[in-house]
This record gives sequence, C-alpha cells and structure tokens, in this order.
Amino acid sequence: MNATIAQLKQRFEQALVAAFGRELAETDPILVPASNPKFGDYQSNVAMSLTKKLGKPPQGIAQAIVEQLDVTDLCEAPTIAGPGFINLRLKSSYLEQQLQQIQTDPRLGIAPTKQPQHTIVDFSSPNIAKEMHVGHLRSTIIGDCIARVLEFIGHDVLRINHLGDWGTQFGMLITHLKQAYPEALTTANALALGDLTSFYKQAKQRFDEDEEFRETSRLEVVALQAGNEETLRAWNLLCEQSFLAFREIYDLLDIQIANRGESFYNPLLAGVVSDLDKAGLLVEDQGAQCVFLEGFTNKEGNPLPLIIKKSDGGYNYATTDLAAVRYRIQQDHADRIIYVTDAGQANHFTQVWQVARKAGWIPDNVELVHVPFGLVQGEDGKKFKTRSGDTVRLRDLLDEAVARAKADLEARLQEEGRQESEDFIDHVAEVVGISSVKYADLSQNRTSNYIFSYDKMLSLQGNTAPYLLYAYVRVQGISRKGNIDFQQLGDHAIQLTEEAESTLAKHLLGFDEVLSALEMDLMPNRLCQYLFELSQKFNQFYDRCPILQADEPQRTSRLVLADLTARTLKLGLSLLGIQVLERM
RNA sequence: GCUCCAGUAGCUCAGGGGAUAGAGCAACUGCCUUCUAAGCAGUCGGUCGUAGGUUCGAAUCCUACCUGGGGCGCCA
Repeated sequence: MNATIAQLKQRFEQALVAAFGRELAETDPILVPASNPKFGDYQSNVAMSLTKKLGKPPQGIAQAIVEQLDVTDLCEAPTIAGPGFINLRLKSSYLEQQLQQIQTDPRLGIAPTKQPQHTIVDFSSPNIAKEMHVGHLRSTIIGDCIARVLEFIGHDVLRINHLGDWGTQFGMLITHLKQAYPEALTTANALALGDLTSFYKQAKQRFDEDEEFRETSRLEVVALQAGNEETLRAWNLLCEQSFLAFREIYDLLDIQIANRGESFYNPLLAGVVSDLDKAGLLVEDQGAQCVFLEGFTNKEGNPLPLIIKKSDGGYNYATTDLAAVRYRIQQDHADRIIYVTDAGQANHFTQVWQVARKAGWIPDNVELVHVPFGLVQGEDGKKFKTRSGDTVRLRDLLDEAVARAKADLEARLQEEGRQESEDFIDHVAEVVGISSVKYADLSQNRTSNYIFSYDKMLSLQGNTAPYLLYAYVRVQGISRKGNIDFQQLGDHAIQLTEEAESTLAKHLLGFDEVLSALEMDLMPNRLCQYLFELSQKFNQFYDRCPILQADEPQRTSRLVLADLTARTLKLGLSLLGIQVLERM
C-alpha cells in the first residue's frame, strides 16, 4: 500500500496548506500505520508537532486539518482522538478494488523499481581447504536472502563469494598435498581428499611440528606468488576440491553465488600500494607500509595504522579488500556494495573504507554497507560447538535438522495413521529441515547473537518455518478438497464483509511496504514478521469464515483471498530462500 | 585503555519519537456431529539495565555509568 500512503500524504499536504497557508506546504504529515487496529489503519501525528509553531492547541489544529481533508474515495470519515491524533480507516470498497487489481498479477502488484542499481552482495566466503562450518551459516543465509529481495525489486545483483583462496596458509597445504598425494599432480581426477578438514589439520600439524616442512612451505608461498606452474596446479587442485564440497552445501541450501576469491585481486595489490603512495597516504612504520587512521587508536592512545604491506613484503586482507572495493566500483560499476559478515569485522570495514575514501576511490553516489550479524550460540549461551567441543560442520548441522524433521514427520504420520511414500517423506523432511534452519536465522534481528535450537526452529507452533509452511498447505488443501483450480478463478470481484476478511486483506496489501523497508535496511526479520502475521491472520480467517461452503459470490471472493494469501506466502518465502510444500 | 554491538515478560525475541509496550514458547482454561486442531479463542506474566538530559510526548534520541559479547600492527 505504498501508493495508498503516498496518496494520503498528498491529501494531507493539500489540507495543511488549505487550513494554514502556503508556509506549511513542505510539512511532513507524519503519517504512520495506526499503533492499534482499534484506531483505524493510519494515523497522522502532525497536529501535535505543530502546536508550538502555530501557537494553537493540537486538537484545534487537527480539527482544522480534517475540515480541509478530502479522502472520501479512500477512507471513512477521519476522526480526532486523544491529544490530537487524526485517525483514518480505509474503506472496504477501496480495499476490494485494490485486491482485485493485484489478483492476476504474478508480482502481486509490486512494480519493479524505477531506479535499478548495480548491487554487489558479498557473502558466504568460506576458506579453501577447509570445510564450511557453523560460522558460515548466517552470512550464507542472510546474504542469499538480501540478494533475492534486491533481485525481485529489480536491482542488478552480483552475488560474490569472496573465498579465502590465497595467502600464507597455502604454503603448508600445497607442500602437504605434494608430499602426501604426489599422483594428484600428474594424473587427472586422481585426487580424492575426502575430508578436507582432516587434510587441513594434518598439514597444520606438520607445519607446527616439522622445521623442514615449515621451510618448504615458506618456499611454496613464494613460488605461488611468483606463479610457479606446478605450485599453481597444486593450488588449483585444492580450490577445485573445495568448490565441489561447497557446491554440495550450496545445492542443499539452494544458493547461487559466483566464486571470486581473494586470489582474483592478487595482480592488483601492488597497484593499490603504489596508488596509495602516490596519494601521499603511505607511511612506513616498523618496516611496514601503513596508512594511519583517524578515530582509531592503539592501546597506548597513538593513531592506529592500517597495514597495507607487511614488513616481509607480503600483503594482507586490508590490501585485498581495498583492491576489491576499487575493482567493484571501477570495473563492476557497482552503486551499492553490501558486505554480509559477522559484526566483529565492523571496525575493519570502517578502516578500509576510510582509506579508500581518502584515496578518492569511493564516489559520492556509491553506497558501501556492512550488514553485520551476531554469533551463533548454543542453548547454553556459549559458542555453538559439538558435544566433543569441535566446530560444527555445516553439513552435519543441516543433516541433523533434516533428520529431526524426518523423525517428527514419521511420528506424526504414525499418530494420524497416514501412509506416505518414502519420496514424500524424504522431500518433506528436507524442505522442513532446511527451511527451519534458514527461517530461524532470518527471523531474528541479525545484529544480536543468535541461540541455535533445533527444538525451537522445528516447532510446529509459533514463529517458525513449519507454521508458515502449514498455512500454505492449508490453502492447497482447500483447492484439493473443493477441486478448485486457483489459476482459473480469473478476475473476480472481492467482497469484504467479515472483520477477519478485512484484516487479512489489509495485511495482504501491505507486502510492498515491507519490501521497500527491506530494500533500505536489509533486515530480513521484517519480512519474516510480515509472513508470520500473514499466516496468523489467514488462520483466523480460515477459522471464522467458511470458504467452500459459503454461497456465491462470497465463496469465490474467499477463494481469491485464500489464493492471494498462498501466493504472497510462496513469494515471500521464496525471497527468504525457502520453498513451499503442497502437502506436509 | 580505545572501540563496536547488545541489555524489553520465567525463556527466545519484535518494536528504534506518538495513544494502554507486543509476539512466540512455557504454564493454565475453553473449542474437533463443521472446508480446519501442525489450528483458533482466552488467562497469567513488564521499575523497557541504572541515573540524568532533550521534547508537547522517550523503550525509542543525547550524556554518563553498570552488565554481557566482539574487535583493537603486520591471520582472514
């Protein structure tokens, strides 16, 4: 109902001028959704804010505005309440007409943006030769959701996986690979590392224990930087092996993302340093090339440097991130760059961007956004770990969710005496398990830490994926029971007679407002909240209003409401990266 | 020491200038001869961390402090 709000705002602006003259032409009518449904649908708080300026009591100001306000096509007669609130209630006829307009639109009345931006969403970013673990969960899920929402709104989105595929740790990995799997370098497809985590651990252990191994590793880093062919081949093998493992997880999570790791920027790093030097920003300190930062101090209270080139001549992640931000603006022509990483990196990004700005690499029209999120914690409030204290592999976490969903489903089938095929059970379990993990994460305000609980996320009650999926399934149940093909309903008149119908209708029409908010603040929990409330309102409607047994034209009107609910749920859930089920 | 984030019902969390602060879970009470119970209706539950300040109005903005969690020179 963005258009509705815009119209109401305009009417208020006209009324303000008519009541108090041209000097109030630019006054914001402070029009917001009503704080409580009993006051109506929208309220204007402008009268109170004008008390001082106009030197009149707010109730009188409200009265004068209402006398000039023409909203008869949209609303019932405005009322004045309390200290001077102007309350508005939308007319049923207006809602009916709005619903009818979106009925046959696959986008449910949400027009693509008129200002599409080149947007980069940088998310997930696991490290090569390490398995994805619980630490990658939130970035992957939140980043994917943000990308999906912005794509739907009509932005041109580039999803980038800023993989950890370069750096000193590759010295030991390559050395270990060459020594433990020599055949892999000469024979195609001979490499089967299996568990990458234990491969990494073996390499790390040898690095820590063996001086000769350490020295060989150091030489391999040099060889890698220098582009030695055999070393690069080994590095490539490690990358490809990792991509396969990542791909499995991304397939399970239904994630699309383009690999563009740190190595991509390697050829650009020297240029970053020399350009910073040319800009006069570079200072040598303790052998390292640094840019000193404003607003950051070290423990002694002295200005903190951002190290661009280490004293050994190597580069670090600040250099890579500088190269990346410059490349994304200059080569990708990004207007908006969104980094989905944990909250702990907030300082790092502030620092890197400060340097990039000083260097003149960030035009005023480019927006850099850090989308931070909190830690995943166990139910004890501590860092989420396995019982033995190890980091939880993402694969295990997802498998566990699916396994629990399957056990729940099978118990319920037995209880209800239902017979379902293996395929049905496996599919429902996978969708429920994966979507529960995603929804639990997305439905919380991402800025705070998040307590991971299988029991809560898989619960059939409350603000969970299964509850929303069930609301969708209920609508499909109506179609099966009544032999209704929703696509054949056509462009049918809608009539809102019961309160539950009006409440549902208003909520359905508020979808675009939620997406607009999400476009700005990138908070997926808002969309979750909207969909949860939609499910609640649908369940109330379903409880109070007979659909199949109603007489025409009410019957079709209610079928349309149910169908619009299902389509809104399906679209909304798809933007969260969650697919729906027809039965469960 | 500096810095970032958080502190709201027993628990998990929404709300981030506007009316009497919301939801879910848990606990308790009703409702399946009905398209429906993975649901609906209801009860119980609050010094919005503390103290000041700004404002017609503060959970929301500002300042200080308390508590918890991150980060802070050559890992990413």
